[in-house]
Amino acid sequence: MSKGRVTVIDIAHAAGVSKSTVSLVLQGSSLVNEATRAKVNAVIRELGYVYNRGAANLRQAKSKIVGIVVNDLTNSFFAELAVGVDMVVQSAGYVQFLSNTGESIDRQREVVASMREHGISGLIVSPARGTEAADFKSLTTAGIPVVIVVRNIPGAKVSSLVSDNFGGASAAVEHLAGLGHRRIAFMGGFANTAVFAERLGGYRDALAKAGIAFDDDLVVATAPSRAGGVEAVGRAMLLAHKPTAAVCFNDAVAFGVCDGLRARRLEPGVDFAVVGFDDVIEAESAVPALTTVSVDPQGMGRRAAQLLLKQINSGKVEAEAIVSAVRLVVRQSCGAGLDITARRVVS
Amino acid sequence: MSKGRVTVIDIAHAAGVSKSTVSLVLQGSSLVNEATRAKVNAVIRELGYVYNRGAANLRQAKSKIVGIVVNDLTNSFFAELAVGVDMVVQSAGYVQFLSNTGESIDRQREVVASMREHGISGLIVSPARGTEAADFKSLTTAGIPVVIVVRNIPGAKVSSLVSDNFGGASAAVEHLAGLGHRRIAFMGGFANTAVFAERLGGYRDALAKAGIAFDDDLVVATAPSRAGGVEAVGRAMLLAHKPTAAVCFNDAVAFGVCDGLRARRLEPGVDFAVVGFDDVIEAESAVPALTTVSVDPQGMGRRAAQLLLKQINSGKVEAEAIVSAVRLVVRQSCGAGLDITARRVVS
DNA sequence: GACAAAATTTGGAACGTTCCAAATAATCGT
DNA sequence: ACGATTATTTGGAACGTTCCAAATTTTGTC
Repeated sequence: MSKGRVTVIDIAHAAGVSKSTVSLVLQGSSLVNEATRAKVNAVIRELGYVYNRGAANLRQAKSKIVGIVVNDLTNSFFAELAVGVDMVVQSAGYVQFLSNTGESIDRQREVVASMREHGISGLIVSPARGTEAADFKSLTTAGIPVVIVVRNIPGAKVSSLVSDNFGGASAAVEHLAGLGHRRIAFMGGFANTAVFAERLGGYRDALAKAGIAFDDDLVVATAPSRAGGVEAVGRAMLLAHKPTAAVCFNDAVAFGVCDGLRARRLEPGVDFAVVGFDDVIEAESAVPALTTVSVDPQGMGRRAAQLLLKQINSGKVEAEAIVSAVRLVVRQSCGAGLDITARRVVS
Repeated sequence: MSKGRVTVIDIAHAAGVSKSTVSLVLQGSSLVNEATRAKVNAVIRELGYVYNRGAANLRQAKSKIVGIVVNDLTNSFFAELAVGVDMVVQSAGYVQFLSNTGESIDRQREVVASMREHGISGLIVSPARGTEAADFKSLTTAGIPVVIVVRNIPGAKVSSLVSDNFGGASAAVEHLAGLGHRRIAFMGGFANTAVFAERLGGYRDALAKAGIAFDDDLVVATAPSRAGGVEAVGRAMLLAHKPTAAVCFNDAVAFGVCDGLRARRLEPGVDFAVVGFDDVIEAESAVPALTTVSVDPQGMGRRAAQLLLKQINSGKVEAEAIVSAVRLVVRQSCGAGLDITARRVVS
């Protein structure tokens, strides 16, 4: 009794009731008398009992654990996504297994398998590059709901939640064109990804609508990172007919572009307009504040978690593809309204 | 057989052996004959068996789960820390429960309790502000090792892994003094935290060693964020006797300081020297590249995980306080070696 | 071919919970 | 006070694994 952990039987014994009654109390059943409930709870506190969820969900196969795997936790976009998921998952009484794949498919396979062994009752995943639809087949056939976020996977029969990449890029271009720009570049991102294709699509569409001819030289694909942004602006400035503005694959690239511009003695927001994509936290406080397409990663995480929990609770795994609206947040890096509000943020 | 999940008994039956043998195969025991092992493994693959860890660690109380709770996953310092932990934990066959407290003590208590119910066999925690030593008492008395990282907690009888805050700040000041600076400010951070006290201590010590008088006006405490940095530089520039350099509480503050300087038409690294603390990923690629005290958060995460695993495996919970060495990485924001290497990074 | 030793396999009995069906206690109307 | 309800409580029997001790098979030796 003093050795080993204290179990439901120990407290049943100490409280003078049966283990069944204790179990009832534990799950807050209304069947149990108020007096005995109080008694049992008192003993529970006194003996320092800790509930053993492992044992519990051995019996009843619903586990209160969800898995979340992201491709790059180092990127604050995904970190915030994870925080959003954590919020709703936590307040629903669940707990999250989180793993980082670092874009490695093998790692992803491993962690998903491991999570499955641990009995997760749902999975949210921002898949590594090259993930195939088949990779989640075994989960879904086992009736475990899966929600894919951020990056869509072509033929997968699972729910997905992606942001409106087409619309966002389109809005960015439209805004720049409205400011009078005609040479608008598209910078950063790996060309063989779905997200890239969608954003580029929006870019081309808006260009066409604004009556601007598409110029292949103006799309310069690089790594979707700060370093990639520096590289992109370097390449673009080698052109005979240089751009005067850029919509960037994401905010990291946009920051890199700003760095690259400064290194060339060009001031972003004044000599060159740049707009990002994502609206990470630093976008607001950077100098100049970044005009960007806000996708609210934390909100996306929350929505993904809600979607997953809904599916877990309803028991039905019918796939649902939802695209999350985005909005253009204009700040200073695009050069709009320079005279009026430019200095407000730095005060 | 076709309904419900496939268990060890199913495959025992299908392979014509006993469940005990299957169990032996599962844990890679050397007691089992090579032929039967192959046979069993074949059946396992064929029937699509998935191991039930919940059931397993009901029997044997070692769980292959570690918990990690951080105070702010949105801060890339902690995100990288988590990634470091994940790496070693994952390759040791463990899986991590990760939760974010957002500096809320209540939340922290909840998640720690929840993790405990799930049977974690160890915990790594970067405690929320205001955490007390008693908060982990119940874990340690249950024989569950706890490693506190980043922020130390005064009287806690658990292992800790913090970086050499004193030494780092000291090295930063020493370097700036060596460059000829006499008015060196200490910017950012909440004054009532242990980390702040340690770094400020190093700052004062190095100042004294360099024969520079300490000036209370030059330490300006703000939020440890980018916005806080902007604020700090604003306040410092109001002084009659302005500083010419600053060591910042962390890199976020340092970036904010750079922003604030630019807003005042001062070029960081040229007109004013700034050095950060942490060496987050962006420090290297920013313009100007940030001179900073490198604490290698990912490496810290790895070390913390190793320490924890060591304690889990050895079974002994004797506390061990280790302080992780740091080193000053000089880049451009401090103005050192401007002529020689300044342009290399932006190429 | 018999015996010992080594190698391999195997039935239970746990582990800590939740269910179910059934038992018991309390309440009520008459 | 007596059935009839209704409110509470309660023993097993699972859940899927691992361990133990013991049983069985194989191998080796003379």
